Amino acid sequence: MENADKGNASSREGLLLRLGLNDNKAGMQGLDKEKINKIIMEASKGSKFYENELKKDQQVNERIEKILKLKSKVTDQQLMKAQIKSTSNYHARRFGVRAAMPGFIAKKLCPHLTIVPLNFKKYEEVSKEVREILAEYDSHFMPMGLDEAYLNITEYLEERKNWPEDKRQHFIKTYNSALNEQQHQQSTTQIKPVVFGASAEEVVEEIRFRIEQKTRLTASAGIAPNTMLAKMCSDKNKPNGQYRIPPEREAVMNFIKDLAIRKVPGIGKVTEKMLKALNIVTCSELYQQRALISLLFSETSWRNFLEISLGLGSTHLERDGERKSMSTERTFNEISAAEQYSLCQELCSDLAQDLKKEGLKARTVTLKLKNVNFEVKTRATTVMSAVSTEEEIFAVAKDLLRSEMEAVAPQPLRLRLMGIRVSGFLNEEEKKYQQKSIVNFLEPGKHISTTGLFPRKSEEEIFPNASEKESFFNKKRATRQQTNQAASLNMSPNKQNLQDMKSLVKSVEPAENNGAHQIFICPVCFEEHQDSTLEAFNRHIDRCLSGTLEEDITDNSKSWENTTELSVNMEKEECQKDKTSKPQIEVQPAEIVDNATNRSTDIFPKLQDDEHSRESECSLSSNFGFDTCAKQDFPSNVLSVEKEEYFEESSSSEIKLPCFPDATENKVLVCPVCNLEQKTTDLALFNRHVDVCLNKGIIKQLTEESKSLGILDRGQNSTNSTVGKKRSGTLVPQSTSKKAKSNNSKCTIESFFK
DNA sequence: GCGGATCAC
DNA sequence: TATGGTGATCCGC
Repeated sequence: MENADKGNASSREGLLLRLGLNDNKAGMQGLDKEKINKIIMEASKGSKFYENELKKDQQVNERIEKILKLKSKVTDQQLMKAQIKSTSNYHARRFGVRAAMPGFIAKKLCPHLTIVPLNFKKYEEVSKEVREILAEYDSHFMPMGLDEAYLNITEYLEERKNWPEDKRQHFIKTYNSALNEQQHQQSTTQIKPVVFGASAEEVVEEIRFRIEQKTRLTASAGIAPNTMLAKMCSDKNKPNGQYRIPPEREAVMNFIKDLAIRKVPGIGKVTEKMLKALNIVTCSELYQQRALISLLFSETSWRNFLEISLGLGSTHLERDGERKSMSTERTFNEISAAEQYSLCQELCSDLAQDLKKEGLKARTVTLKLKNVNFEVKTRATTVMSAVSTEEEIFAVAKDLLRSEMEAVAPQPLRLRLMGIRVSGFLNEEEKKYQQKSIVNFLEPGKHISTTGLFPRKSEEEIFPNASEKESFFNKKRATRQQTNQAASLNMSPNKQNLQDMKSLVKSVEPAENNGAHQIFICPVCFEEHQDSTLEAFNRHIDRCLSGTLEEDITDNSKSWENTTELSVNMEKEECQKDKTSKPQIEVQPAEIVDNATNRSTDIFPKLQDDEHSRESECSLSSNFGFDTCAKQDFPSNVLSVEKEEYFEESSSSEIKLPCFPDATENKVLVCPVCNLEQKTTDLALFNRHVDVCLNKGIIKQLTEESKSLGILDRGQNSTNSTVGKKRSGTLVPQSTSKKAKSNNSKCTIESFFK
């Protein structure tokens, strides 16, 4: 009974923390918190949001339990060793040197670096003026979000020391409420001079003064020896004030001492709660418990905690780091599957525009879904050929979405949010020399070496090994060159038809779970078959495969006899990663390993050792090499084949090719197998065609078998391993998610052709 | 690389 | 009344 009450009380407390009501919030002191909490609890009880918050809170509680369990197992000896390590290492490196090198502290820890975060509202409205002012003090100032900026005015201060008074003089424009904005701007009569000194404090006063004069918005600021402290300082005298921590150890520690850890940037409600469970609320408590912390948290975490407790932070403003990701997401009321697809496309379109603005190409596409219960899920695919256009992104995203739909089928996906994120951007070098796009390669009449940047080269020059190790694609490329002219004369498709086809395919896809009106598209000739029976459609494919395509296209309305049901179960290839052959990311720095053991000798870590372990940390974070396994999430089997061969060739000949943006736009694709121009620009459809071309023989064989054996059982896997190997995985459009793949190992030809 | 989670703004 | 969007990072796998 009592326990249950306690449980309720603590879960309630946790939730209130989640909902953002805690003692830290400014302005809450005078209010009856208990009353407000009660109202909020009552109001949100039972809502999906509330339920989800409870769930999340429960997860945090479980994490805490784990940590406490760990804590209970920590021995005194371990703690002692950790204490020595976490103290001596840091003090040796950060402070112990002080005696030997008096200048160290001032130089390394507390230089005359002044960082000023400014907090104002409606920053975007006045960003230009503001920005202009800030640039005068630090041309490299760093904007953080829309309403904050960090400045390093150290250099400026030096310069300003020698300034004459008139250079430090500004004028107060007294605001006359009788005048409107324009009159006020023009008014020059009501001005008083003010002179600001040369100290950091006075300079910051001046900045705030000028900002207020120009925008009539107040700003708060902090002056401190590093970014973390400066940020916390600026919170001290909000909304219109400033606070300074002098660049001295004592001053810093004094400020830090009783500071609640929640005030520290980077410590959020979850971290706060976890540390609170360890009886750590203030920064000095954090320092006191540093030994325990080092045993319970990860290397990066405890080092971070330790630096916080010592008031250490970044002392330089990093130049605008390169963007790592770009995303867009939308919240909405529940929508249908078809609407989800079109929303997905819309998001891709928005994203493509943003990517274009920054000239970026990304290799990873992530779909984010939040269901009506507020549960968030992300699904990602990384492709070899970077994406940037709406079509390219959508091609990946829609497969991810489809996988998720199929995972819950026949239930619909009940969503309240969808988002698309792209990441893994190509750097300039990669963009410049990006692998030539498959689309360009497949265009009729285009030579692989076509480029404006390099002189034209012959096939031999570019692929010196081609003759001795002639690849399939090289051969095909060569024959295509020869037959191209003739073929294009007869086979050139009508552009309008192309567009029609494309839009038709799009409109069909969202409705695929709805069996009412099915449109089959032949993967060989791309002819659409509306409302035709599966049997009739199968017959059509049979004919296409046996080469009687042209007649069929001219008369696809005639009824066929001798129906043959073709039901191929395609097993996706399980692209098993050999985990043992991968570099061990779990490798711990030597320092930690030392710490975890109970070695009783040599408990004093050497500074040198520590530095070494730091180095090894850095090397651990480097990326792994190219995964040579043709992944099933590669959007097309054709692409993967091209990729492998192309890499081989390009690396052996050291020829690098530029990228061709927007390659999918208005291009005619030529199948490298049958050498015929295809009626589609949709890569997915085109790839299917190539698949079918490549597997004609096998499919034929299967068809024959099914004829002789009777109809293949839909639910059974084909035992013909040839079909499932290597390329079949990508035949199935939803083969994107690693997790989904094993569950979705079967696919009928019916769904495949839809 | 992927997916979940946390955090800041 | 109903509970946002964007970007970064970390951890465990």
